[in-house]
Amino acid sequence: MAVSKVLHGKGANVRVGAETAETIRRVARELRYQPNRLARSFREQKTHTIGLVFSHFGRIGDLDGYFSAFLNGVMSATFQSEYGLTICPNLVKLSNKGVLNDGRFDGLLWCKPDYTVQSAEAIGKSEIPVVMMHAPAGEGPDVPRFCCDNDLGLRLAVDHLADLGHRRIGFVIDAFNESTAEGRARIEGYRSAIQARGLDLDSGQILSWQIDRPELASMMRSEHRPTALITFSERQAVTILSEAKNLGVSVPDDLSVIGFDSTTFCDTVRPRLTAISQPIEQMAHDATNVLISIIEAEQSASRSFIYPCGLDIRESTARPASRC
Amino acid sequence: MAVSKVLHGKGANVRVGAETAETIRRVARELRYQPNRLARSFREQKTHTIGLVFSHFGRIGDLDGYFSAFLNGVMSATFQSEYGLTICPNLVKLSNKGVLNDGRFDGLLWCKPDYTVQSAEAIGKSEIPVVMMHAPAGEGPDVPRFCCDNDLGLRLAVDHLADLGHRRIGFVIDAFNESTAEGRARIEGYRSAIQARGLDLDSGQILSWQIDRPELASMMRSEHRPTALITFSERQAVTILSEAKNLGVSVPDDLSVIGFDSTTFCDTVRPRLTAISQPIEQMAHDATNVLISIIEAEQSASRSFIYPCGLDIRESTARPASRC
DNA sequence: TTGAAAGCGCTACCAA
DNA sequence: TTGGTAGCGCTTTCAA
Repeated sequence: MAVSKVLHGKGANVRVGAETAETIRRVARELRYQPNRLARSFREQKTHTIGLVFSHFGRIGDLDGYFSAFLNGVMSATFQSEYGLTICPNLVKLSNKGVLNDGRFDGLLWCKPDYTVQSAEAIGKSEIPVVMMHAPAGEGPDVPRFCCDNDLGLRLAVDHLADLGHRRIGFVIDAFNESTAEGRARIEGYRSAIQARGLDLDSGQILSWQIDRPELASMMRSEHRPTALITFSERQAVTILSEAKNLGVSVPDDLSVIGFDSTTFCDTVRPRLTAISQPIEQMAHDATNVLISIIEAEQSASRSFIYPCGLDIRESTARPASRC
Repeated sequence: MAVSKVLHGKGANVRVGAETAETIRRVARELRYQPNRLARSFREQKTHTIGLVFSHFGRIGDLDGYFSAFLNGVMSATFQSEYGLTICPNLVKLSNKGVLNDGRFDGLLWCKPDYTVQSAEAIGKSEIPVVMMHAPAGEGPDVPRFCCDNDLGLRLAVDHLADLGHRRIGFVIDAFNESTAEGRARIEGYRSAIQARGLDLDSGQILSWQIDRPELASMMRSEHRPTALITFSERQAVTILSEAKNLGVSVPDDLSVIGFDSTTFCDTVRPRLTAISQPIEQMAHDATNVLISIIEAEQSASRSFIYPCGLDIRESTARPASRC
């Protein structure tokens, strides 16, 4: 029966007579024989499956189109290469214990924006290849990383607002993202863009904002309130939009708003949301392909892939009201 | 070393001394021992992973929010139960050969709307549990099936249009979906709704429509052209909207349009799209939970789960122009 | 060209 | 309470 496998799988130096081969094929068909991929994976220590480590577990996002675009990119790559894609919660737990590989995956696409000291170490010394998304160059594990050009994105946004005449531009980020690498990169990008335009950094304060408890009211009452806000995410921008409506603050007349990630969702809100764009699908596609090529080459690689941002101007930005 | 496993996994009737146990734990920590889940799965013939069989492989959809909602539902269930979710292309190939189980999955969520004779047979006699989405009661394999109430959805749409004064209402479906079970169910629902309102079925003809080659122009030129169209999907509705714009046909003044699936995307198009809704996320969540409970109970079950449709009236429907 | 055996890491079972 | 052994289905290697 060893011969059977040779025939069905790939035989190395094993040769089989034509007649025997035919018999084997026939019997296999009659028995509706189906090779067990789990056993094969076990034996070969190769599962042809990529693990997706994501933080939005149980919820990939209602409001924004981020995850759709992301998955489109990943899947177009995995399916071409005939790799399976597994979305799995346990890996996060594992990584917090300092271990990543549990045998199920040939490689990992790490999309969790926050990583602890333990998980960073686990990623760095992982036996299976890991590629990180949303990881700016610099700090963090020494693996291939994909990120948009946050500096460029923030500069485009600040320039757009400054060109419109805004002087006091705030940046909004929630407490969670403030602690992520990309969060810090965006804050830094915001700071340098503001300074490059000779704007006052103090008046455009950075708000640490709990999504469920927006402080727009108190901010709008303050003397030197910002006339424009740039947010870390689409979702925050939308929270601001609806909160502004509650408070009777008119967007964009009283307040301009720019979001981050420019998906179709930006067209569903009123006013339509001006937003910084990044090529999410392309990034996900490329990252997956890089991961797969590392797996197949069985060699490591480490590089930062930076993608340009754009600015999609819609309806939520305008000249500041004259009284401001 | 057999004892080691007993400690780390779950021991049945095996007892271990406290001292030995402590030693084992310590050594395991020192060696950074990580149980191999692949081996465990192989041994136990249980992977704690669900396979997702989907047709939109390589592309989960740009325009519609269907897949996002669907995955939200599936993932909220899998993550609660600590199941992995694998999106895998090979299963479709397998099913066409009449086999489904290749050892990797404990159960299958079948979301492919079209199934061949072979795959239907494979689903029916599968050794692992299968739950089907978008499968109306009636024909097809004898497994639990989840579907919206297409009759109700079409009735709501037809009633809405008839109430507005429309007499000639067409139903649009593409060649592919026409051959799916749900496609036929919607056509049937459309037919009975039209007849229930005493409308002429012949004038409201069913268009078999290639998405890439819309025939709206010739349809609009015909004598008894429909004043309203109901489409099988969101996507088709949007194609019609843009085609109508090209032709100078005004929606909703010259033509009312109703889509199927009412996601946020309906708000992004102009005019905003009136659409039949179904609780996609809830259905996906429930279907996944049913699948998991069958897996864990290790018993089969077969039932049809029907979910009500709604109608979200937006801007693409209005009274027919008086000249019609 | 064919057959036989070993072993991937794990768990279950039976003996001591 | 412990240790030993068998075997999940597959591939690889070596012997006939």
